[in-house]
Amino acid sequence: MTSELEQTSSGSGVPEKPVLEGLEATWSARWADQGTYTFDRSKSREQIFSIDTPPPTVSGSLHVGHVFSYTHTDLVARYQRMRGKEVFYPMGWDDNGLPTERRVQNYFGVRCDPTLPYEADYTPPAEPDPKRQVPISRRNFIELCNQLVEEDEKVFEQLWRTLGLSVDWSQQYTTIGDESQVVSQRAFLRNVARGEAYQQDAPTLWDVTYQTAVAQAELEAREYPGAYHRVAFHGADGPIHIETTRPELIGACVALIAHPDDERYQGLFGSTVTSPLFGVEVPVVAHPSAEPDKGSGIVMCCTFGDLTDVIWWRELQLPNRTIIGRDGRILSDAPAWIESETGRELYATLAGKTTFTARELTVAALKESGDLDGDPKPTQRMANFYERGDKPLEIVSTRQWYIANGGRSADLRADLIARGDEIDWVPAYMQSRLTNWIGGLNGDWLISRQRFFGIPFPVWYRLDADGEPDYDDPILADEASLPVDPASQAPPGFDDSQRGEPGGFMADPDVLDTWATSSLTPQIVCGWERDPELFAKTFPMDLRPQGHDIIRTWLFSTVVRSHLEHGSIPWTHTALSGFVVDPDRKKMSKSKGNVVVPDEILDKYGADAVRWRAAGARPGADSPFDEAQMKVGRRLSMKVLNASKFVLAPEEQYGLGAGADQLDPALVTEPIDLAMLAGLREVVTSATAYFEAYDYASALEVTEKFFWDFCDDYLELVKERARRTDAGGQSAKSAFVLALSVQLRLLAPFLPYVTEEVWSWWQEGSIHRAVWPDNATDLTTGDQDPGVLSAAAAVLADVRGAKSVAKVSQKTEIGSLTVTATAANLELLSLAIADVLAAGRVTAQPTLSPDESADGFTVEAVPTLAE
RNA sequence: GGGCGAAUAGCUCAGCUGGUUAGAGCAUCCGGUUUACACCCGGAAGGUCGGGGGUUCGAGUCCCUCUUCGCCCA
Repeated sequence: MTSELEQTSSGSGVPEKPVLEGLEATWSARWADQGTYTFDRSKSREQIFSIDTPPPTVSGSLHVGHVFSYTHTDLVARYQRMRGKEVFYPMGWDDNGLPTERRVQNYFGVRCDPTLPYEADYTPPAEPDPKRQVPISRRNFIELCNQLVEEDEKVFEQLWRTLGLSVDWSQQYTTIGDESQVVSQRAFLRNVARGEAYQQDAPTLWDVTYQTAVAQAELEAREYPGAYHRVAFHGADGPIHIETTRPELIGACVALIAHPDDERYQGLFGSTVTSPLFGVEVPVVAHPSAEPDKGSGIVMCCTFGDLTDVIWWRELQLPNRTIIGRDGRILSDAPAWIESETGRELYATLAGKTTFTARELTVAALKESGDLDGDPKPTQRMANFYERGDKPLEIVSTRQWYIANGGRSADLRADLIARGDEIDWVPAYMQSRLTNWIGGLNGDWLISRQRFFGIPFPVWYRLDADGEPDYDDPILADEASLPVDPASQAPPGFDDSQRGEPGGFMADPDVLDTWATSSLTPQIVCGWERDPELFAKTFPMDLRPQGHDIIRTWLFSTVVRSHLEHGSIPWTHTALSGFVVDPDRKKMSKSKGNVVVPDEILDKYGADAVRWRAAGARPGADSPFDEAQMKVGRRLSMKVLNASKFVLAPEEQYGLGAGADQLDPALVTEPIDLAMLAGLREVVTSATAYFEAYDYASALEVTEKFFWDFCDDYLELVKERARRTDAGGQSAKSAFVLALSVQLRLLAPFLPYVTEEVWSWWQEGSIHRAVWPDNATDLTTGDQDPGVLSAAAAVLADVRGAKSVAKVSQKTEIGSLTVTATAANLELLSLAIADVLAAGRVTAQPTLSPDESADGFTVEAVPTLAE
C-alpha cells in the first residue's frame, strides 16, 4: 500500500492533503523494486559516469558528517544520471582491520590466538566478558568478524536507503571479501614482480601494546611527559654533557652529534668519547639537524630513540646497536659492543626490563657513578604514537614489506605529484595538501601489519635444515590460486604436514595494512582482471569523493597504486567534503562525545530536508551542525508539495486542474508568463553550469531562489487569471506546468523524495531517470524581457507593504495607486498591469507617472478604509 | 614552527576577474483566519565587511602586517 493512494480522494493522482511523512519508505522501496538506480553495463564508456565512493567503517557509527558527505556524492550522481549518463555507483563496507577486531573482542568476549586449532561449530560465550576473553583460533575469530560485520552492514544500508542515496545496491563489496582479497593479493604480487614491493629489515615504528608495526600515515604526535637527564660522556679533555629524555638507551648509543657550525664542539668532531656506565667508544660527528640552542647542543644518537636517530643512522652510516625488542623490553643477551665487565654487569640487570624500569635503574647507576649532573628536569616532549595506541612508539628493526611510494625516490615523488596535476580538484586548493605530503615523505610505505583480521600476504618462506626461515627467497602464490590464506594453505610443491618443520615452510605471519586494500577500491569495484569489459568502461573512474582529512592516506595511496599498476590516474576528478562541526567548530568525533546521530534528524525533518542542508555545505568547507537549518529544508519540501498541488489538483480540490496535456509552449501568450519562463531559462543555464563544476551548492541556490519567487510573486500575480478558461487562463496554466516540470527536475537531485512524489501525480516513470532540463527542448517559448515579471513583483511588493504599514489585511482593496518610474520600466509594468491589479486587489485605475530620474519603482497605494 | 583554509547582520552563509546605497535564509519585531500551503502569508528593523597599513579616482574584493579560529603536518 502506498501513501499517495491512501490519500488520493479524487482519482486525479493528487492527494487531498499531501504530506512528507512516509515518502522515504514508499519511494526507497519502489526504487529498489524497479531497479531505478541499477547500472546498465551495456552502455559505452562515454555514456558512463563512475564513482569511487568511500567504504564506511561498519564497526564504527555513522554521524551527520557522513550523511552530509555521502549526500554530496549523491547530488552529483543524480545530476549525471539525469544528464543521460549511466551512473556506476557501488557501495562498499570497510570491515578490515583493528576496529573490527576490537569490536569482536568486546562483543563476543573472545580473543584471537593463532596457535589454536580451528573449532568447527564454535559458539562464543553466552555471557561475553570483555575482561576475560576466551582464546580462539584465527579462523574462528575471522568467522566472528564476518558475522558481526554483516549485521553492521544491514544497519548502514538501511540508513543510506532512507537518506536516498542512488546507489546500485547490487554492486556491493566488502574490504575483507574474497574479491578484495584477490585484488589486494594480486596487486601486491605485481608490485613484487616489478620490484615496487620488497621486504627489508629496517627501523620500524612499533606499538608495543598492539604488537604491530605502524606506518608513517598512522602516526600521531602527542605531548608526553618526560625528563631531561644531563649525562656526562667521557672525553680526552674531560666530560661532555648531553641531555637526554631516554637514558636507558645509553647502551644503544652510536655517536654524539652536534651542529657543524657549533663553536663549542669544533675540536671534538672526528674524535671519540666513551659512554658512561658501559664504556663504549663512540665518535663525535657533525650534522646540521642537531639544534645548538637545545640543551647542551650536543646529543646522543641511539638505535633508535626517535626518528631523528634513524635519519642520522642512515645518513651518517652509523652502526645498528639494537637493545630494545618487539615487546618493548631490553633484549636479554648482552650485545657484543659492550665489552667492559661493569658494563656487562649493568646490562644484565637491565635485560628483560621495560624501558620504564630500565630508565630508573640507569638513572640510579648514573647517580652512583657521578655521571648524572643535577636532577632530571621534567618536560613535555612531543612523542610519536600510533593513532589508536596509548604508549609512545618504539623504533625496532624488523623484517617488513614495503611498497615504493616516493619516500625514497625523488623521481617517483615527481611522478606522483604530476599525477595530482592530472586530476581535477574540487575545490582546487586542496591539491596542495597532496603535493606537500608527497614532498615531505621520507620513507616507503610499510604495509605489514601484525594483526589477524586482515588480508594475508600471499607469501611463504622456506625453512632450512635448522628450521630457520629463508627470507631472501620467498615463495609467492600463483595469481591463479588467489585468494590464498598461507596460514591454512601450503605453498605449491609442499604439503601442509611440512608447515613449521625443518626443510618445510612457514607462512608470512602478517596481514596487509588496510590502506593497502582501500587504495585499490577502483580496481575492486571496476572489476580489474575479473571483468575486463566492465573495467574498460569504468576505469579510470570519473569521481573520487572523500574527506579532506584523508588526502594523505586514502587519496594518496590510491594514486600510488594506480600509478604503479596502470600508469594512470585512478579518477579524473576528486571532490573533497568538509566536516560537520559542532557549535564550537570542533570536528565531530566519538571520543569528543559531540556526535549527532543521523536517525533522529532524518526522522524529525525528513531525508529531503537533511539533504537540503547538506547541499548547502560547499565542497571543502566545514559546516556547523545547526538543527534550526533543517526546518528550512523541510519548509522547501512542503512548498514543493503545496505549489504542485495547486497547479495539478482539480478544481474541486481548489487547484488549477492543469496537467501534462498542457505542456505546450505555443499556448503561452501573456508577456508576464513568457517573462517568467525566460527567467527560468537563465536558471537552467546557470544551475547546469554550476553542476558541471561540481558546485551543487550554487546550483541549489539559484534554483531555490527562483522557486520561492515563483511561488511568492509569479504564482500570486497570476492566480486569478489562471482560473479563467480563456486564452489568458490557458497561457497561465501552460506556463505553470512547463515551469513546474523544469523546476521539479532541477530540484530532483536535492529533494529526491518530494520531487518523485509530485512527479508521480502527473508523469510517467521516475523523475530520477527523466532528462535534465534543457532550454532547447523544455522551454521553447518566445523571448520576453524577464523584467516584466520583476517589475510586476516590485509593484506588488510595495502594494503589500502599504497594506502592512497600514496594518490591514492583504485582502483589503486599494482605492488609489500611483506608480512612478522611467518610461521603460512603466512599459514593462504595463504588460502585466492587469495581473498586478488583480493580485493587489486594486479597484481604482492606476496612475503611471513617468520620471526619467526615477530609480526602480515608487509606489503610492492607499488602502480602502475598513468599514 | 610549516602547509592549507576561514574571519561579512545575533546565527548560517552568498558576494566572480576591484565600480553606484553590501545581499539571502534563520532568529527578532510588527501585521494577516488569504479555497496551494498556519509545517502558512506579508512587511520591517538589523552590518565602521577581524585590527592596522598600503596600491587606486574608487577596496568586502588586490598587496603587506597583526590577531583569532579550524584541519593537516612537524
